[in-house]
Amino acid sequence: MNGIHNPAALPSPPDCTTFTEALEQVFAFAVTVEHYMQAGIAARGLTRARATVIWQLHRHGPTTQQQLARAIGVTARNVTALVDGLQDSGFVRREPHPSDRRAFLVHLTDTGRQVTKQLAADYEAGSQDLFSDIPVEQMGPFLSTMQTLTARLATATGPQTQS
Amino acid sequence: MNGIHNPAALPSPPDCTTFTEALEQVFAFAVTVEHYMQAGIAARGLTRARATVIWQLHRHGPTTQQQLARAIGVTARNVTALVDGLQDSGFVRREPHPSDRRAFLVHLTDTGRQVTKQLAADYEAGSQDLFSDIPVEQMGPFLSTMQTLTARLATATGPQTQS
DNA sequence: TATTGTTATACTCTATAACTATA
DNA sequence: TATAGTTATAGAGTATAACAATA
Repeated sequence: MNGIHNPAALPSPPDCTTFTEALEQVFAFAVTVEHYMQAGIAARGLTRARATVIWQLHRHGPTTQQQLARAIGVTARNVTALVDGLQDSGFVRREPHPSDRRAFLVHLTDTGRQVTKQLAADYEAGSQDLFSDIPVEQMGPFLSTMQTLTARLATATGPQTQS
Repeated sequence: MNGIHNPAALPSPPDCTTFTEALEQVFAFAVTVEHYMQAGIAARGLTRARATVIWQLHRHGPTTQQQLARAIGVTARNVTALVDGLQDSGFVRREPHPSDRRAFLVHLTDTGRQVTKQLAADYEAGSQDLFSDIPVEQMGPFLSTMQTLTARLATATGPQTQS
């Protein structure tokens, strides 16, 4: 088993009234979503940190390790380790930077690209199962509120590294 | 810095239409919420895993390590380590089980109880800031939809350990 | 024989600090 | 002098497996 973050270990959702109860429900939701993300990632032979790297490469193309570190929000040292791991698994390769001989460009391999596509397909299928029978009149306001809360929480937590 | 789980490293939220985009927004929300949880926990000198242990003890009272392991969803070996850490920090203590000489009961110390209360107070204050100016007509449906999604995701991910 | 908790070992993710090669 | 990436070291969380003491 991987991950202590057990929704059942969080307060259970009564018939919500107070702000605190609402926040507890939000926490339980977040933990459950994380489990879901994690399960998909693990099913494709990735860890969360490595999946973040691969996803970043998928979105932005070949990237130096420094750029990866800044985008992902970890130290350069950790990027070395993550790229090492992904290289051993055959998902990425380092190539010399064309103009800066100190740096590498990290590329997705064909295998890496495949895994990215599979993950995306997994989640697309999952999103169908999740949302397809929820009425649009319900989804719109839900997503809108969620975005508001996302923005507020991000502000409250403090600025995150930008991609 | 602690945590690669950077919302900015996830796809940005356009004006939602597709299910996939909705799921991406849900992911971004979950990651942001996790950051928020984590920040509060770290501010009180705890890690996430240890906070889960403390919260469990707070809710259910003195507990054997086996019970903790099952409730939290980690192996007994890890509970040993977590309780060791919490004991070193003075948040919990082991006491002999009254009727089973193999087992310990893990208790919150006064310090542990204090930290639990502080965390709860932190999040209660946070929930005010988050929700207080969101109209009830909006909150009700939001929480309701969120609960539906939580249940579905939990089912899709597979059963979790029960507390 | 089964359960509780431990020691032993290993892997991943995280961090700082010091170092090399290059800019 | 500053930057890109590495090695060195350390701590936390996770896992399996083997073992002691007790049920």
